[in-house]
Formats: sequence, structure tokens, C-alpha cells
Amino acid sequence: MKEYTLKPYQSAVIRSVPLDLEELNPAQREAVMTTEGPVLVIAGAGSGKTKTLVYRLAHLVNQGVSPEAILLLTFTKKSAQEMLRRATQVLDHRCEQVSGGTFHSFANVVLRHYGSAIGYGPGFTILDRSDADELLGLIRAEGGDIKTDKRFPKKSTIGSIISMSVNTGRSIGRVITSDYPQFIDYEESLVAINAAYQSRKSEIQVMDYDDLLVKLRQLLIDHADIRGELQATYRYIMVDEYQDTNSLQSDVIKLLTNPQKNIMVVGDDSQSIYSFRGASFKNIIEFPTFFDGTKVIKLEQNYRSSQPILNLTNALIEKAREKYSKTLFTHRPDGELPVYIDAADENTQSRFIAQKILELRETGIPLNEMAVLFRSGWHSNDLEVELQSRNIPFQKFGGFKFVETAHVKDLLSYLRLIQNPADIVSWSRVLQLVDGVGAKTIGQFLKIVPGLRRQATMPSPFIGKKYSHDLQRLISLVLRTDSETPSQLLDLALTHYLPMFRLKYDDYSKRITDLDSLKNIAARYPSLDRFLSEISLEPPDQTQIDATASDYEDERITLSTIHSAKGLEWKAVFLISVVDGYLPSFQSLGDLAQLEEERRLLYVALTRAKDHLFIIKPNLDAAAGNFHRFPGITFSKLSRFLDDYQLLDDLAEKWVLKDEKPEKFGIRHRQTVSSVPPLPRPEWDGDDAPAPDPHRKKYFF
DNA sequence: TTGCGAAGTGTTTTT
DNA sequence: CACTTCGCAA
Repeated sequence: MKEYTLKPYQSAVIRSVPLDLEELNPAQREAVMTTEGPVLVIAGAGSGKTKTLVYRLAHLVNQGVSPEAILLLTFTKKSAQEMLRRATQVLDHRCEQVSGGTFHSFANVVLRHYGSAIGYGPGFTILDRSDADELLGLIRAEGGDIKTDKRFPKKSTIGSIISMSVNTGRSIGRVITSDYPQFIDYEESLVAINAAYQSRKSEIQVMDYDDLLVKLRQLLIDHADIRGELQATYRYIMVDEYQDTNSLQSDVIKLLTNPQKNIMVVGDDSQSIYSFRGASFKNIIEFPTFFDGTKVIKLEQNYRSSQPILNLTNALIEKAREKYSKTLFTHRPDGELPVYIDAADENTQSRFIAQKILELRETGIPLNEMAVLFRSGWHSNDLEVELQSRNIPFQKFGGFKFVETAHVKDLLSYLRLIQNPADIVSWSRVLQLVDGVGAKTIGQFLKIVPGLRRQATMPSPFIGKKYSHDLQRLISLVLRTDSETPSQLLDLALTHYLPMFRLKYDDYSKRITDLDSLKNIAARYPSLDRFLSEISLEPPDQTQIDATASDYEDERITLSTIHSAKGLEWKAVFLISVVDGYLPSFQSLGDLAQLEEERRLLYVALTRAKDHLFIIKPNLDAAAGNFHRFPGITFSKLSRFLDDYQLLDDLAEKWVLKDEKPEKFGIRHRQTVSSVPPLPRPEWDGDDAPAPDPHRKKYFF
């Protein structure tokens, strides 16, 4: 059976060269050679961080450390795979045996093995964010009266509050006071819901994403024997992207580290962009305090970008309020200036990019070496249409996940119930599909779920109803006792689901391909537990889904959210922004720390580029048109935002070549800005009065 | 149980 | 404004 998870490729050629550390610069070499004791590597963008980790991995193995004794924790599965692959090239196939993955997938593996110590069997179900919200909804409904209050937070907000509390280690009350003051009256109810939520999850054997880390930490704290076992197993630990860990993750690291403290963490505080899930680059700063005798190594030589691009990114990050100071330098002095383009509207932007892509390709840059980056998934919609119409192949990362689409979730729910019949979230999902069953019946049924036994007969309250037959079919599908492979089970579930599926979706012919893809993926897994947990934790991206239809060409341009582009690099990078591409969200305007994160996000985007960088100028007028919808946004916040984003204009004066106009690239007509709503007058309260500033006028009056 | 109209609510980003 | 969620009535 082909291994889908951790080791996607067998390296075709295994070179058996002795490890050549001459390829590293002195700082990198020091990081590689320092194998004992705690090490903190501050690695600037493009400073060969991955290379350093790869060589250290290879070096350890080369020195005779058993590969299984090395634990490599990364942020995405992809980067773990990539490192193991490269280490294999540098050394040999032994490197493939290194244990690597994300925090969550590592936790998943450990918990499936040792979970019984904290009351979880190996077949627990993983709830994604929307599943977790569903469960909260069920719990809230049980609570009765509170839900009738109109201003009570909706389930997804409750989910955010709880998750925020867990990830930052603050109490529910503290989170509400600081981040959700509007719900301050409901603190008591929310605390109660949280308590019910936490205990219910363990009763029905489910874990949300946060639980994977929480339960792992609990396991390590409560069970010294297991902790000792794991510490003995993983004698060397390496953590990538340490600036993106939260306190939960750093606790886990501390608990896993053995008495010899052979731990290396690598990160760049300037690239910390995950505070929304509780990450804090303070972890990096505090690392030496926790681990006495930490050796701090800075990697400052940039191997990625040309000097003009570096000048821009250095100037940008220079303005950051808090940072580990480091100055990136390069030995690639020449290069093209970054280009700052003013496009009239979204479609002009798309056509410009498409045109420029083709031009760059003419100069010998393959599509694989180009990427278009943006802030959130839908920002590339218009561009995708444009690329499609010109037959430019692309692959997209980030944004929508096909496992999150309704029909895929439906189908997976059957499998989840086969795995874990106590999972009331999946029960309520599949019951919803039965004709004649609604909320009431579901509620009744969920009550008897804990008493359901394998091979159960039809429970009495549900006999003789018009849905009884369908319900019986569902029960016998789900409470099966035979052990089939994931793909056999999926076939059974699909047969059961298909009639309802057709009824539910008009566009079912389009969606059915997703279900087929799911079958293909399931076929790669020997066990149901494995299949379900991986599909929840590491859902395949769109590229892998339609891989069947796309062997025509290897060459594709990458479209990606900035968050998913982390750690990657391309010769040419486009940063979209006529709409919103790198503008901060409206909510973040209220918070200086968040604004700082926006700067770091922009920094991450720009530092992906090696040779060519095209930045589309944000259309502030268009963005400003939306402000009136956000009552919390006051004028001072607004102007702070605008001042801050004036930054790029300032930098543009200094560093950026601006004379390249979209019209030059065969764009027919500048479209008028009819789609942009008239500029609203911002409303401000007394002491928030606007200072008369010429810059601001330009945007508002 | 479902379907419809009213009300509210507010965009990221990922495991 | 657009989308989701909720409550109520048939």
C-alpha cells in the first residue's frame, strides 16, 4: 500500500556522498554542529533555515544517531516531507525514518497510542472547527432558555472564545473582558457551556484541534512514565517556525525535552503571523530564559532575494516595533527593482498579471518559479478566471478545503460513525439527511446514542414512523461489526448516501467528482483511524484532488494565500491587492499589535521573491468605501491604518520603480471605477475628531 | 417538519 | 449589503 502521509516520494537517486559541510556558511555550520544542549536559531527570511535544518538532520544521522530518535516538528506536513526528502538527498535513505510532522499530527499519533491513560480509546474522532461549533450548538440547545436571548453569542463565536481561551491560557472570563466585551453579561453561561463542552467531548470520544495539544500536554504532565518513555525515544528535537507556536505548543516542547535538553528551535520573529490562533513570537524571545545555557545563533545572510528586493523588505521590517534585530545582507548586489503597479480595478490587475506571467515565461522563467500571493482565498477568483481563459495552468493553495464542503462532510460522517458510534455530531449530521427526520427527532435520538450497541435493534420510540425503514438502514450501516478497509466502507456509505445526495443537491454531477476523489484517497489507507485522522488534520489540497485530470503538463503557476506560502520561494512573485490583498481586516484596526502583525504578513509576502517582485498597489479608496459598515471603526483608527499603509508609498518613492503602467501590457481600456461606492464620510465622536491632514483628505473627501 | 420572513452580524489566515 | 441564523406559523 502506498504511503500517503509522511513520505510521499521514494527518492529516485540516493547519493551516498560524505556530508559536505563546506556548503554552509559559518553560522549555519555552527547550528549544524551544535548537536547537544538547547539552541535557538534566529533565521532571517531566506537565510537558509531549511538547508540548515536539513543538514543538521543529516549530520545527526551521519553521526550514528538513530533516525527514529529525532523528532522534527514543523508547521505543515509539506515542509516536513520536503526536509526529509532533502536530507535523504544530502545523506541517504536513513533520513526518511526521522519522525516528522505537525504538532497536531504528532499529538494525534501519541494520543491514539497512549490515550487510554487519559480516558480516550484509539478510535476517537477529530472535530474540525465547524464540527466543534455544531457540538457547541447541541450543548447550547440543551441549556434551553439562554438561546432565546437575541444577543447571546452564536455558536461559532462561542467556539472562538473557548479556543482563544485554551490557546492563550487565559480564563474564559479574561478572554471575554478583553476581546469580547459585548458578551460580558453572559460570562456565567459561557463558562457553563464550556464546562459542558469539555466534559461531553471526552464522554463521546471526540477531540477538537485544540484538544489534541491540550490532551497531549495533560498526558505528559500526569503520566511521568509516558513522559519518560517519549523523552527517551526522542533524544533530539527540532522545531521549525518556532515564532508561530503558542503557549500550548511550547509547553508540549518543554515537556518532551529530555534532561540533556537536546532541543533546537528555529524561527524568525519578523515572520510571526499566527497570533489569531494564539501564537506569540514572545515564545522565541523567552526560550533562552526557560532553557538555561541556550546558544543563540543568528543567520543573517540572505541567499534568496536580490539586493533591491532586500532593500525594500529590510526597510519595511525596520519599522516594526519589536523585533530581534538582525540585518539581512546578500552577495547578489544587482537585480531588478521591485515594481509597484497601480491597477484601476480587479480585472485590470488580473489581466496585467496574466500578461506579465507570459512575458516572464518568454524570458525563460518556468511557471513553477512564479507565484501570485494574496491574503485570503477568494482574492484570486477573478485572476483564476483570467488564467483559465488564457490557458495558463495554475495550482492553488490555501482557501477552501474540499473536505469542508457539505457533501464530503456528509459522506465522511458515515465513516466517522462506523469508527465511533458515540459521535453525536456525526449522528446529527446524517440523521438530518433522513427524510422525515428533523431537529426534534434528532434530539430524541441523540439521547439514546450512548446506549446504542453494535448490532442494536431499532429503539422503540422510532418504530412505526414513516422514516423507520430509512433509519434502520442507517443504523445497520453504521453499527457494523465486520472490519472492512476504508475504501470498502466508503463504497458502502456511498451507496447509502447517493439517493439522498441527489435529492439534496441540484448540481450533484459537479459534486460527485469530489466523492470519487475521496474514494481514491481512501484507497491509500489501510485503516479507518488513519484515514479519518489524516483527512481531518492534513486535508489534501485542491491540486491533489484533481491530479487525475492534470498530467498534461508539469508546469503550473502557484496561487497561494500568504499564510500558506510561508517558507516557500519563487523567482517571480506577484502580490495582489486591488481589492484587499494585503490590507488589514477591519477588526484589526483597533489593535496596534494586530497592525504590527499585518506588517509582518506583508513582510512574509515580499520576502518570498528571489528576482522579480510585482506589488499591486492597494486601492485604498475602494477599501475605504467599506468602512462605514463597521461601526466600531473610529476615525483615529482609520487614519492610523492609512498612515501605516502610506508606508508602501513612501518606500515606493525610494526603492521602487513605478513607471511600469498596466496599459503598457496590451490592456485595452482602463475600466472606470463604477464598482466603487461613493466615499462615505466617516463618523467620529467628540475627542476622536480628525486632524486636518492633507494625506487623509485624499482618501476621504 | 419545513419553509419563510425577520433579524443580526460582520469576512481573513490554519491545525 | 449580503449572508447566515433564528423564530414562528402553517
